[in-house]
Amino acid sequence: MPPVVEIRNVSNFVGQEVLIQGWLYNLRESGKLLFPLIRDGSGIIQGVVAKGAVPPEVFARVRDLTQESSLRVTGKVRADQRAPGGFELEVSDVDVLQLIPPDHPYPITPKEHGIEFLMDHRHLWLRSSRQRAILGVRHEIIKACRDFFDDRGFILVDTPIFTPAACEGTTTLFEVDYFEDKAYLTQSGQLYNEATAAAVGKTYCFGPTFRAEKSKTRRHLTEFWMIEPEVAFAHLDDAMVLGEELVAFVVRRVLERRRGELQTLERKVAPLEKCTPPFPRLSYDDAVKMLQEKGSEIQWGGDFGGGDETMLSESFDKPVLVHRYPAQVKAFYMAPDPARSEVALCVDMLAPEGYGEIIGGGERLADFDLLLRRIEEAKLPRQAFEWYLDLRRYGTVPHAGFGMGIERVVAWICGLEHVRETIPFPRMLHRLTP
RNA sequence: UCCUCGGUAGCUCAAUGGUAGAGCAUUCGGCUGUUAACCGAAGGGUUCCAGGUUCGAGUCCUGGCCGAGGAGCCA
Repeated sequence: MPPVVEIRNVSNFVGQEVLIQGWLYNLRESGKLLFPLIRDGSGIIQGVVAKGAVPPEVFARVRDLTQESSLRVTGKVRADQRAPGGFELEVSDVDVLQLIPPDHPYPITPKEHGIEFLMDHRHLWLRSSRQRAILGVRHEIIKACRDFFDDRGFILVDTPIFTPAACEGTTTLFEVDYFEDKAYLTQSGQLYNEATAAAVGKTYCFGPTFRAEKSKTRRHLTEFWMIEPEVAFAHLDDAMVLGEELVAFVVRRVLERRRGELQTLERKVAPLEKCTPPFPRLSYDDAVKMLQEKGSEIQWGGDFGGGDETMLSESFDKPVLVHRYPAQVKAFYMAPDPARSEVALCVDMLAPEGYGEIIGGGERLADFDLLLRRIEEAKLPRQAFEWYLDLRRYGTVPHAGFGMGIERVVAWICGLEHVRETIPFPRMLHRLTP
């Protein structure tokens, strides 16, 4: 029995008989020659079967294979310039686990398809090279984030998915029945992070986040993943440095370990290679001036529209940190700038190449009286925030943190048009299945 | 919620108001180095739904359903 080998490792088995387990990706034939392309999730290898070189029944089994039929292939690995990838498998035997019948063929052909069809078949679409590459980069980004924080002494503390009330009172939440009560799906772990930061000093949470906004754009999902660090005794500048070091680390890691995937995605790496600290800093005031010079309608005090964000992020070849937005457009928990109370000590990081916001955060309001006033101004139910006020009653300290949307980072690093391809099973305004 | 565009073969699309078509997929045949292989042939249709105009509607009109792109909204 030859050794079972993953396709990614075949180069170590040149000249040896191996067993590949996978699916038929495509079959090309030329007379008495068959070229089955086999994929196993780790890669794709071309098999070669010549009539006369194998028993007739083996030749027939390969000839009759249909796309995505599951199989085990035995053969000798050979280096060959003519093979895609440089290696091919001289097939000696095939064990077909399931032959997909031709009258119900695999729906996704190697030709082009529309987005609706592909999304309806997302569970199968994931098998394509392109989707496989995106999943690989997504995995690497998440692993890099975890390594980054773990290596710096952060402790991962999970925050709840069910929450009793609006965290911020601003966004639309998904409401669910919770026995005799109502609960809401989390839109951020941040308030809980502030509690755990006071327990462990440096913390982060990583989990799904839910937004019920009826946003229908290339950068919105109703369910997405966010990684949120929070650091006790940190100020705005510390959060900005942490954010730029995180993003630079993640980009470098993907460039080091996922070149092949980026190549599959035809992602130009030059713009990514420029993402080294320091990233440019831009105050909200200067951002507004810059946008007005470029023809935007924005006035001081307003939030950036999608077009403004794109315009800003296209103006720099690195991610840019936009800080000190007007307090009125930001959440109640943002600390005001002591030098200018009309602006908040907050920061957004905009990815370059028009990708826009990937990070949002800043310094939190640490003063009890001020926080209470902001809660009342925002007309939030004080009762629900008593525990949060406790954090300012018992040993309050300055602290800061941010949230980074994983899918937007994946979209940017992979160079994708839309975030729907960055998550295995996207949840959007018009998409709940599969 | 609003604006724009779209819905025709399994898929991607075409079709001046006048016989519903191509490529891919499927089936059959050919080819000993194919690279989304190629060449030849065949089968395959409730033109999203309901009305209406017309001698005649895939095409025009009205309403609806579904989707895409964008806007608004959105740490």
